[in-house]
Amino acid sequence: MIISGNLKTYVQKLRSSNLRPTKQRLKICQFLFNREKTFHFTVETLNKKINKNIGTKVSLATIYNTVEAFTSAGYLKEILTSKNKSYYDTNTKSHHHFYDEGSKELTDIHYSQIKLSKVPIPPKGKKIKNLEVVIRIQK
Amino acid sequence: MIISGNLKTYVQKLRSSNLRPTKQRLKICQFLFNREKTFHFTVETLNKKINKNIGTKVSLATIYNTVEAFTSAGYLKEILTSKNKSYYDTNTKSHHHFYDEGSKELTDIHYSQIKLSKVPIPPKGKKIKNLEVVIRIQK
DNA sequence: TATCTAGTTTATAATAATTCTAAACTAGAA
DNA sequence: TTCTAGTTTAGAATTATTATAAACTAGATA
Ligand SMILES: [Mn+2]
Ligand SMILES: [Mn+2]
Ligand SMILES: [Zn+2]
Ligand SMILES: [Zn+2]
Repeated sequence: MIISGNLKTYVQKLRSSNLRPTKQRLKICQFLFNREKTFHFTVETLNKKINKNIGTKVSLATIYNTVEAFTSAGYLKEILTSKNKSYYDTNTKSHHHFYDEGSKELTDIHYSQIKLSKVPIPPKGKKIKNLEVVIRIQK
Repeated sequence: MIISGNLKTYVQKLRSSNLRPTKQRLKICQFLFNREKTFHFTVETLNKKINKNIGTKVSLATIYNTVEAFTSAGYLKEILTSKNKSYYDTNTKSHHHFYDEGSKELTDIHYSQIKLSKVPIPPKGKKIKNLEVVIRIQK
């Protein structure tokens, strides 16, 4: 398999996620991180695209495991949209989304584009884990 | 089965949801709407509570169907929390929520308790369907 | 470089929530 | 009372995801 000049950064991402660099994982890294722009995906679409082109075959289980490991290591972010399918984002900065209920696609909203000027205090003993907004849109 | 004095309102809710008033559906109505305060539930908890006490047995399929019909008729609201389970709310007014990731419970936040002073314009041809915020909290 | 082993991959099974099916039942119009 | 479209139900099917366990491999060590 041909791995771009970013090999080192992939190995570093994998090692810091407690994963050995294998050819399956490097292929996933290349697909996820060898790009100009961040993007959103589901495991289903990732699996199809990873295994469409030639080269190393990657099982669905490995895709699930790697995505999960990258998510807990902070290299991917999980976005809650519909109840039936997990969406992930290679943009790990805090930001908001439009979710189009027709096309089922996510679009980034820069963090500064939504201003919450009033937010309630959480119940005592609890703290806010995350305050990212998903705005549902439709035709 | 004993149905409270709200029978007429249940029949009206059912009829306007294009459902005939059956004893199963009236039992569900009574459990959902014969209360002082609104509340949040999942199909799993609803099924357990409906079928715990004596009286008409209601199948899981009927519970799913009735909850779905009430949701599209606007008598229940679906709240998106986790990706694995649907949550519903008998409070159908527009409002926000805390979602406790530990206890997996929802708490209402009155609509006026969150102020969005800046909201982006949706992509052309699309409109905002709903802008209710779920704030994830934890210990 | 050969050996060894903990970590990895994979096909497949299991699980969990939800939806579908089709046969038996029933509300309510006639 | 009869009739039929709508309803209920048990169980099967579906879908996303997680678990299992046997075959493989990275990479540390001899
Ligand atoms: Mn579902
Ligand atoms: Mn799931
Ligand atoms: Zn994003
Ligand atoms: Zn609520």
